[in-house]
Amino acid sequence: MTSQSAVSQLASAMGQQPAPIYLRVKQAIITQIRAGHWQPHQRIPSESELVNELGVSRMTINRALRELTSEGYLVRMQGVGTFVAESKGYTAMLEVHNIAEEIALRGHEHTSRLLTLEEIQADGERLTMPGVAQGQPLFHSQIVHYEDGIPVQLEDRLVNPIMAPDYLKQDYQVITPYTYLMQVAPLSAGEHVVEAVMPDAFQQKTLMIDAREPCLLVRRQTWSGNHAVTGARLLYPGTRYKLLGKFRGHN
Amino acid sequence: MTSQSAVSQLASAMGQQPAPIYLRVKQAIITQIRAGHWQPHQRIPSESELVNELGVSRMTINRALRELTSEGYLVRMQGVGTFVAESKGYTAMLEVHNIAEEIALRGHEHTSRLLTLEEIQADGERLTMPGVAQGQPLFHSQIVHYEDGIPVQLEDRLVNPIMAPDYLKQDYQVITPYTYLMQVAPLSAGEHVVEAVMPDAFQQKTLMIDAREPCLLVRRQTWSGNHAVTGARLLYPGTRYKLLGKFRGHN
DNA sequence: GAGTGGTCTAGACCACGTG
DNA sequence: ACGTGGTCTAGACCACTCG
Repeated sequence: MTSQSAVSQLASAMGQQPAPIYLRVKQAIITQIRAGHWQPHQRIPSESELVNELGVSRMTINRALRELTSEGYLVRMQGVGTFVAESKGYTAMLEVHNIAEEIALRGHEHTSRLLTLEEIQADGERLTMPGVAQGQPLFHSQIVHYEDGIPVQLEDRLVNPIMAPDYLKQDYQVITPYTYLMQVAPLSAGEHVVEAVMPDAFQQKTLMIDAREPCLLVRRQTWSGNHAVTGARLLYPGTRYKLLGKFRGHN
Repeated sequence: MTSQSAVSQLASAMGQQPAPIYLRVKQAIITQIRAGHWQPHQRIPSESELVNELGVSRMTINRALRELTSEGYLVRMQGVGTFVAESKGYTAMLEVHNIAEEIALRGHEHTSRLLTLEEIQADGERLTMPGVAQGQPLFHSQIVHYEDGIPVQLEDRLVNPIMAPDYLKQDYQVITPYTYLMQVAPLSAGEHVVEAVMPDAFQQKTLMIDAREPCLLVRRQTWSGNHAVTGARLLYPGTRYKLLGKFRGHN
């Protein structure tokens, strides 16, 4: 049987003593997968088989398999069996942080200047938000964020008045819109899009850049429960701001 | 005692029957945290206290606490106790995919054109890679990727010959450098930077864009084990390509 | 009905941090 | 010495899938 030889390799792959058993089981299974002895979609031995082959209690085997499942190595189906997951390769991720936090983390000073804070009407085009009908009120703010006095972000934001009725009454020298909105309407989900654009005349002036400097534009829409809370257009000068990310492989 | 009242609230928060016990325990604890009854850095009842208060076996309590820890809600210290983690807010992530896969997922046709495939010498400046000394050989490739015949990415790549000695012998009409490199040197870690730049004359010509169109530049460095494998500069026309991402809150 | 994973228990031993 | 979390076991019952 293929599973017989595979399991005997499994047992030998569990050599080292100092680690907890469930971890050695996990490592042994990962070894089989990495070595190609167990292929994606292939069924691996059942819990009770592993109990017999490895001489370990079922709860311990179960923990190892459960953790490997949540880590994406395995797929389990009750009544059917445990299978090697499709190789995910890797997922390269970029984190997009709150600007004030990010500047603080770099040990720099964050300041901001409020350009606009007003109530407007949704026009169904650029000034709109999911769930807010045309002609309904919206809040609008424009803020420039500075890092050690240098402008690094122009934040243009629309807010759903139903979700944050006191948005216009806040002092945005003290609290950032992001922080305030997170308090009154905790984020449940969001989407964003990153693109490269050229700044218009107003943007050039506020960010103190010239007409030839490309910018990163992050458009972000966030939700609390089933309600759209806010949509933001965050514009960064290309020469002063970059998005960083690290990633790791899975298999 | 504060923990006494907190625990009695805990027990009442565990109402519903149909869910497994460890899940109800998890939900009850999350409820306490969200409601603010248990604050960040505050110690929560010990496993044995929870066993007594909730009338559940310790293994079940342990599983609930262990999972909440791996999900970022709690921090545990052996010999000390279990504490509510600092609120993470959320982490907004952008996924950066393999271009060929991404185009295929959209149901479009991916083609590519090889511009350059050569051996060069590391010069310690732009042509360099961690772990490869100046004057050592490097492989260099330039490929344009097309989506339904329209150029969407210019891939400029340096490869460590030690990690992929046969890189120059591959047919990049058949396999993408990304896919080939993942096969011979499975990725273990990577970093990337996204910025907005203006294209130079060569880039304008190959991507068929005009001089005023800003581009997204993704610079990516990947490692396999402790060895740098490849560094890539991926240039996307700003009008034809955007990075998308979704995110969800944690707490 | 036989085999699978999903869960739960009671009790045990250990390593660790604190007083 | 004590309480904490970390782990492990043997055995149990259940829900599910499949032939």
